[in-house]
Amino acid sequence: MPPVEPTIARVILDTPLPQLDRLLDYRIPAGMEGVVPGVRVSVPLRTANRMTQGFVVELATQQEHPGPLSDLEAVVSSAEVLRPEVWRLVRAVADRAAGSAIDVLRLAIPKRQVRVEKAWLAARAAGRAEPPPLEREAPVVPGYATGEVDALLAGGRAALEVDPGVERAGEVWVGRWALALAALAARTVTRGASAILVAPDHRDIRQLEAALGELLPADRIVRFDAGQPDADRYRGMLRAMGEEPVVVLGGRSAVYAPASRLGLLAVWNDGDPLLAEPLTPYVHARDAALIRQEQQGGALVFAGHTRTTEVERLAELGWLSRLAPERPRRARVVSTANAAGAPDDAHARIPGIAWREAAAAVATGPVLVQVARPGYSPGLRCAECGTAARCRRCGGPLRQQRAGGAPSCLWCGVEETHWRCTECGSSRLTRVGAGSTRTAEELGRAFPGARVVVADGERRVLEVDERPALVVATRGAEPVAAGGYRAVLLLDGERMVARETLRIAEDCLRWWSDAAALAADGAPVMLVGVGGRLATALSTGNVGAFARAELADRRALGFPPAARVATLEGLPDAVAAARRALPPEAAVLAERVADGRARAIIRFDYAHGAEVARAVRGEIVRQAATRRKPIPGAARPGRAPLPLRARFDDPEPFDEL
DNA sequence: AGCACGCCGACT
DNA sequence: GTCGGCGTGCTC
Repeated sequence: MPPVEPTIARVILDTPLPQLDRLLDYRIPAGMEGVVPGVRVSVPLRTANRMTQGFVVELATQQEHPGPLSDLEAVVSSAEVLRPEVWRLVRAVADRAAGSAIDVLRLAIPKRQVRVEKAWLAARAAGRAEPPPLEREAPVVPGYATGEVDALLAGGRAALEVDPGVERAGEVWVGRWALALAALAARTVTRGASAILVAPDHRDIRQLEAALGELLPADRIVRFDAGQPDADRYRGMLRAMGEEPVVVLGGRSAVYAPASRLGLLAVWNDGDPLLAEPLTPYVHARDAALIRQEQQGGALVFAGHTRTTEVERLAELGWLSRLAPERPRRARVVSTANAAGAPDDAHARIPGIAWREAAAAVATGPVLVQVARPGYSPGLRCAECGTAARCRRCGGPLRQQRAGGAPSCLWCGVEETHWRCTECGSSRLTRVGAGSTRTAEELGRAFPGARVVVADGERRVLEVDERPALVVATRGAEPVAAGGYRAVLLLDGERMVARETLRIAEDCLRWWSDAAALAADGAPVMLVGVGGRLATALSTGNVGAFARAELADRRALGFPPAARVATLEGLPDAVAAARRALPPEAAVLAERVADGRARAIIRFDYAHGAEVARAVRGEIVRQAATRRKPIPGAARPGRAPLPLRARFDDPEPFDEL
């Protein structure tokens, strides 16, 4: 019997409509060539003159749709850009968060770049698309027992602890963590499988790239990252699709990179908020990685100087094992007495012992001073009555960007030259706290002749050399110092801890530990003004104990990640309808209505996640299909929001209540 | 989103 | 009797 030619193509359409988030059957017209899974096609929708693009997901010999089918219009390009493993991942990620697969697919497949694609197709036709065979020894992963490493790479899952400290990788200095992850990835590739390394920001990616450059030829390293120009990003995706194994390196969207033989999927620093996807359906890179590893196999690694409560939860469940260096290094944390009272000049803010350590260290090399906020004075108050100064236009807090400068609004940026207190009418302002600029100025006065470097969101500094300097940096913006910092001073701990968010303790420990990891081996790390379990966690370096205690607290309160949460937002009766559709295991924690939109926070157990997502999704589709008239009389801004939107695992659902 | 289908009021 | 109002529902 001759094989039956598939005559049906099942297509996912590129449209924002939740109702169309499923495969539609199309006939493959006789004579149309190149209809294979993964290619971009254009198809008619409803009326023959309306065209939509989509991707062929699968071929079939029999239609599923009971009615008559339309013909495919055209194959847009012969590049099979939607790989089966990516489709499976995208579908599951969307389902988990009650979202559309196409929204996730946009992260996986960047905007088409015709020239890049043509060049790649030509190279492939000429047999030049693949790198030459790799002839390298599998590198060892420095610091770890090779037996444990190989057990992991054989398909294990691990919460990976890493040593603090920096080392040289070619021309650049990188964290030891980057060497460890790069070696894991290179070991995977030399054994014939691809690796994906996901890191929160370009500074981390740069370190990984430098570390990988020492272990693999450039044609085995592929950047795939939303921060790249569109053409480079598209080229990266095409390169990752090859047969030869490569390391794919990028930010949160790199978890969606094509890789048919995936040997390692590693996520660095999963507590960093940059790994939380800001686009619908808002799925965190950590969750996407968990889904992908479960579907595709290979090793899964979550690595960090600290451990998130999410990873701790998975470790306690036994889903992740714990892997640490054989002889772990620890930062040398010097305990300091609490900071003195009025934080008005550098001397008063820094306890004596920390001052002496820093003074001694700055004679020999760079010293890191971590502060909480950029600018000069991060807070301004009325000098008479103490009321916080706020912007007259938008109510945002005022702060002073530079010494002697006019106050400006943190939110809208408007300068406020004629401020008057709303409470007492005074026009005198007083400064509260010190930002990076003011701290740098004060330290410059205290250490005359010392070189002062400021690194914050505006003044980006990636690295500093070995010469003596005071490097004042806001958290997360710390440059890597050649040879490591001779001392690290964590100055604004008290201010950081004072913020009231669910994850503040975890976040603080991560900010401090990441900075402490930039110290030279044996150099003192001083945490000013903070004691208690956070200080203990930093000085013992026991990341597991802290995460365990933190998770226990969340369990007691029923907060994430002990349970899952989702926020439902939309027209009040749409939200109410969604609430009614929920399974009984989902509890409504809070609900609020403000100017015509309602918002509800629901909580449910992990075991019921799929069921809750299915119920919410059903309601979203129903509402999108039926409900479309805007509220009568209400202003109609250009784009009306969907009547019902859901956000699962919102990182900070309780902040805005 | 668009666009057709469909079931009630004033028109040549 | 019909033209067309836009509420309702579908798109392979």
